Parts: sequence; structure tokens; C-alpha cells
Amino acid sequence: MKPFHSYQNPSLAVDLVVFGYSKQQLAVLLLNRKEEPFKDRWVLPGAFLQMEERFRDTCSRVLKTKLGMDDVYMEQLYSFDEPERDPRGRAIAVAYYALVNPARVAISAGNMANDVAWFNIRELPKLGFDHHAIFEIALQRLRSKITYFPVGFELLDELFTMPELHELYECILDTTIDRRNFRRKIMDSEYIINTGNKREGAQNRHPDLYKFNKKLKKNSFQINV
Amino acid sequence: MKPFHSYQNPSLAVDLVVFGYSKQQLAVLLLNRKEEPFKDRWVLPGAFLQMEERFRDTCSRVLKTKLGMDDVYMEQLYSFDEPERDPRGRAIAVAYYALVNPARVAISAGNMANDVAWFNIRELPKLGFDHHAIFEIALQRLRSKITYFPVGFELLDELFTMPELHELYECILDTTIDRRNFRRKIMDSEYIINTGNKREGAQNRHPDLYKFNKKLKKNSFQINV
DNA sequence: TTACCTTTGCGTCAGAATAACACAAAGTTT
DNA sequence: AAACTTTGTGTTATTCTGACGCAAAGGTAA
Repeated sequence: MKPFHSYQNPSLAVDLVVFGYSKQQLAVLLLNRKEEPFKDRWVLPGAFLQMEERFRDTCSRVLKTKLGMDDVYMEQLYSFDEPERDPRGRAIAVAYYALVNPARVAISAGNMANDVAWFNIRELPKLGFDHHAIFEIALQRLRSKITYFPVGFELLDELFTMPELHELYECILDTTIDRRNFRRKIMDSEYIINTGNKREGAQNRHPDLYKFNKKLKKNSFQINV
Repeated sequence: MKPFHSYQNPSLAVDLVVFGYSKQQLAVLLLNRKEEPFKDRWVLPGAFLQMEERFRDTCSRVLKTKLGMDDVYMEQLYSFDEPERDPRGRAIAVAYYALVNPARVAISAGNMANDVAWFNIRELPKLGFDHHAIFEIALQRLRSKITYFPVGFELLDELFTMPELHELYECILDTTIDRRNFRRKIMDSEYIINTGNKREGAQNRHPDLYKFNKKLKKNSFQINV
């Protein structure tokens, strides 16, 4: 099916802000560009829409082919339209953000290894295009979202401990949260369930393992910053 | 500047959900289409992006030329990409919503009069394209936004009474809110100021006139539903 | 083994925020 | 003028929240 509008339309791309959490650090996945423009600069992964392709499919394609990721949580963020955002010409970007558990994906393998890397969000390099602005909006959205909806679980293992969840929140929100009040709010929301089990073979202490309550859709909580 | 991507790009349009409030009713502005597809069907106002034009400028152009409106509050909503959303071919729509005071704009004048009309949000006709879905998301966003940020004032006169603001909230949120608790929350936020004046020449009672405190940017409030 | 430290789960309590509601002053209607 | 409606301003009981105590259990070091 061909576009019907009279003039030449702008290029249309998706850009992805992929968040990962490990070792108590929030990180973003960046690609090192091998071509102009912005050669050798780090940028957000992205791709142009292919004919008939939907945004979400383009995102999945990027995550799959470039990064080897499947079944990733993602959400549309915002659409960017600055005329000068791409020096090659007019290009619209529809930005999505994604949450992945780095332990479950194998970025380090493959011939892309040198081109792809996780960066701690506090130590980002200078990014190409308008990707820094996109990243900032994504971070803002993530911070806002986890205070009232349990998206944070997407960044952890299926089973996780309360201290792990607590540290995740403190890390993303960049603040300290009282451990006991945090537990109460999360548990009151009924979004997570105590399995009663403990992690085995752990060198450390053995706190309870919790899991996300997928059946629940409407409850709410509010973590104040 | 020409698009640089290799294949023919989808058409790119903006669609506008224009909310207006008058006579204690929340309304949306619709256009009656005079051409196929969806001839004689009501649709959201919108337009294709012109070269180098930004989303926001396209929105302003639509509001100005089709509806005679200036200086309208608007915010990007979401981007829609269903391949079948436009029967003419692939078209991406970036949706914005706008808040206007119908009393300040003159839709009824002009040769467009028969093509443009306000519809109470509870009595919408069947809409063309995927515009019903767009409208629903806009309504959801508006409802959510007014509970924590003072966008509602955009729908009223510059000076308004507390009962007017209260009714606006009850109407948009489709619920009842205790008059006295509502006042306290709004006033505590310091987003609005009591001018001390009264409306003159009113046949009805004479409650105080309030105005929006434009200087304030960071306070917050929370109207619970 | 024992003494000591750290972490986790659960609980308490005072102060803040909220929902429900009372009341008087002033305008409107009959 | 009497009755009613509306508005501005409280008050109060309850809930929610933040700050923090404590005991049980795991880990560490002598």
C-alpha cells in the first residue's frame, strides 16, 4: 500500500530507551555507530519503520536482531519532531522505552559485542542526534511510573527478595526510602506475593522470595519521593 | 530538505481532540467530512504535516484556519499506527489534545459553520477512522491530568468562581466531590488565588472570583476519585 | 562454641492528611 | 417577611504516613 499524501513524507523511525538493572545500578543500552552521521558516537538503538510495520513490531525487531532480546516490556513514550534532529534530513522518531533484566539477555555474545554496551545512567557519554533529550524523558517517565505502578518488577528476576526490590526503588528514584514503610506500601497494594520460599545456595542471608501478582490490575500504591 | 530513507514513508498527520466546557457540559469539537473516505461522518479535526512543519505548528494551523482559534493549550497525547486506520493507505497520526474556552472562540461564524460542531462527550456520534479510540485516550488523559495539575483552568474564563471550578471537576471526572474538601485542596495547592472581587451584573448569587496563579510551577495537589 | 554484628520481618506511635459533616451569613424566591 | 438556596469557613473522627523499636535468625570472628 502506498502513501497517498501529495508531498514527500518525513522519514519515520523508532528509538528505544532500554533500561536494565544489575548490581544495584540502573543502566541504558547504547549502540556505537559505525557510520556517519555521528560515526563512533553512542546512540540509542533504533530503526526505520518498514512498510506496513507497526511501531511495536519495529521495536521488537530491533531488540531481537540487534540485541537478541525477546518478550520485553515496552511502552510508547513520546514522538520527536525537531526538524534538525537528524542531519540527513527530516525524520520523525517515535520513542519507546523498554525494561529488561540484563541477566536474561546475552548482549556480550555475538559479533555486535563491541558495538553494544550498558551504561550506568549517571555516566552517560555524549549521545548523537537528540538522544539525550529522549533519554531524559524516558528516565522521567520511568521514575514517575514506578511510584504508582509495579513496572519495576520487569527489571528483576521472576522471584526477588524485598531488599532487592527496595534497592531497585532507591536506585531508580535516587533517594532513600524507609525499608519498613516501603514494605508496607508494596504489600498493602497486593501487587506482590510472598512465596514463603528462600533463595537456595546463597552465600548471604536468606530473605523471603516474592513474586509479582499478575492477576491484579487495578490496585494502586504511592511511593512518595 | 528531502527524506533520506530508502522506501516510501507513511503519510504523517496530526489529529486533535479539542475539549470545550460550557453550560456544565464537557464537549469535543468534531468536523463533518465532505469527502471520501467517511463522507458525511464526524471526525476529529486534523491535517497532514507540511514539509518542515512541526507537530505543534500543524495543530496551530488547524486550530487557526479551520476553527479560528489562537493561543490554545495543547499537549501531545500518543501516536497511532494501525495499518488500517486510514483506508486510503498507511498513515501515522500523532494525536494532541487541546483545551479551549468555547465562549472565547466563534465557531458558529464563518462558512464552516455547518461542518463544525461541539458534541457532548456522552452523546458522540459514530466517528470515522480510529478517532473514537483517540478520543477515549484523550479523555482518559484529561481526567488523569486534572487530578494533579491545574489544566482545568484552561477551560474556564480568566476569572471564575469556586462553584464553577467545582462543577467542572465533577463533570469531567463524572463523580461527586465534596464542595468543602475540594476547595481546601485547591486553595492549599496555591494554584489559584481569590481576587476578592465578585462578578457584576449576575442574576444569580455572587460568589468570589478566583484566578489561576501563573507564577506557581511546582506545587501539587491530588483530587481523589 | 560463644559473643557479637548485620539483616529481616513485624510492630508501634505520634503527627499529618483526609472524608464527612455543621453552621452562619448573605442572596433569592415566594 | 418567611422560607429556601448557596457560599465561605470551620470541626471532628478516621485513615494514612513517616519515623523508629525490637526480636529472631543468619553470619562472623574469637
